[in-house]
Amino acid sequence: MIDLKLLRDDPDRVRESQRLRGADPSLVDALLAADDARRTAVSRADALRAEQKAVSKSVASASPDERPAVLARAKELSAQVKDAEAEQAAADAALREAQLAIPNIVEDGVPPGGEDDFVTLATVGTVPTVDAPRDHTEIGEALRAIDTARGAKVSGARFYFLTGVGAQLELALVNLAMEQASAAGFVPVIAPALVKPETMEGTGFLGAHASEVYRLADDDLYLVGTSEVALAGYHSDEILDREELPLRYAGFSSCFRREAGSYGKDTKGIIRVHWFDKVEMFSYVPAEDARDEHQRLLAWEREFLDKLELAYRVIDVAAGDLGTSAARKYDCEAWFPSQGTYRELTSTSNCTTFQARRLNIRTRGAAPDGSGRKLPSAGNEPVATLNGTLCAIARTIACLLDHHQQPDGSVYVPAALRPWLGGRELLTP
RNA sequence: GGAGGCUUCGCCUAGUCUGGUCUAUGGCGCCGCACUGCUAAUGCGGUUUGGGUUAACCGCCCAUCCCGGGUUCGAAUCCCGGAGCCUCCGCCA
Repeated sequence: MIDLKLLRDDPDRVRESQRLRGADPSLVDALLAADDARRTAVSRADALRAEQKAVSKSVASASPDERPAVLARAKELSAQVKDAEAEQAAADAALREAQLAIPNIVEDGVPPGGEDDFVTLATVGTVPTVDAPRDHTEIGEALRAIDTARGAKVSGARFYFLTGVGAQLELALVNLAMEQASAAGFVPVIAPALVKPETMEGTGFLGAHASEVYRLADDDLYLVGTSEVALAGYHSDEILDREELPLRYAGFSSCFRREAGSYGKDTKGIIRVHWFDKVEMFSYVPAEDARDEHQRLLAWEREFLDKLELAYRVIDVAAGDLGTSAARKYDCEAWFPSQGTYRELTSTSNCTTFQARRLNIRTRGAAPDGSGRKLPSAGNEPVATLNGTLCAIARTIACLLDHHQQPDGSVYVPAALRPWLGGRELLTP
């Protein structure tokens, strides 16, 4: 949810952000109205409660003569308080709904427009030239690394088995990613893939993208589409000491996506699947440090792609193509020779304080005089959260096979992966 | 899955039977000040969280005793529902 103080100070900024996203600017006015209504309801209820409290207290000390009158007044107030509290609850709910309807405020500098209006920030490496390239499905079958036919037999479309060297590749990538993350100071985490509704909602995945998410109705749990969900929920309802920030986690988990509305896209192979494993970076930082952290996450993503010796480009995703929680998003897209194009491999989003507000993750403000007194000016403030893919395994394997295919049908193994693949420089059928 | 116990403002804890003086006790930790010629001791003060009032502060007001309902003029306390934790039994990688 967005900052209500900022909304009051500068509603035009929020309206402009809505326009950039192609969202409805009038939702901003609805939110302002809901906030006003809630304030009114709260102050009315507060005043009534104060009066009722005083009268109730006087019941016990009232003389027998006065008592009936006092009691009558107390009962009257009690009924009024009940009404006022019902109104307040309704106003609270309305405000929350209005808040959830508005996505994060777009960062300054984000390109306007939609999916095709990204700006390319960098192009790295040399695009390999391959005559008559085969796609990763073909190569994966030849290597007996990927079995989509049996994936479909057992689980349905968009499922796969990784076998033999395919399975080894997954473990190699996980190891390489975790090794890099640890070296950079991330805490390695194995995160749950099932989460409660409030965790899912807090990360912003139950809004516009609710249809993308698997839900277990019998248990009221959701399957995560990314371990970002669990890593964001990890510190929910906590107050973090400022000295312990930044907190950085590298989460490994399975990810599940319904891929509703992507019929016909990437139907072959393991580029777009219902289930894959992923190593995700997640940072909690002070709000003012979010932009810098975003650049750091991007740098770590690039470092990983460099280790895989892939040609890729970095794009600045346009406002209309941002997720609900993101203020800005950079994607790294690697070259797929068989498709003759760049395809997204990793993605990093700056969610500023948007997720933290929903999940109630704050940092303690220190009193300027160090007295430990509570000072509003030094009050607790939401942190910023950021996430970035380090390695989405299935898609990365697809890219490696495609990108590093050789004329003789073998696949080149980047040096960084060899320690986990028995030192092999080439994968051969 | 069955039975029982527990959940209080960082941690521990008093209070719950017998509803109002709970505006929640004490200890630990932490912060500040004072003092002592040494980061120890002692003393004093402060220390849940959210919201409101204020230019800001001080102060004051409302809510908050796991969560949600209910009874009552009044609930940490009584009733109902739920969650989490613990113990025992059963089952199980």
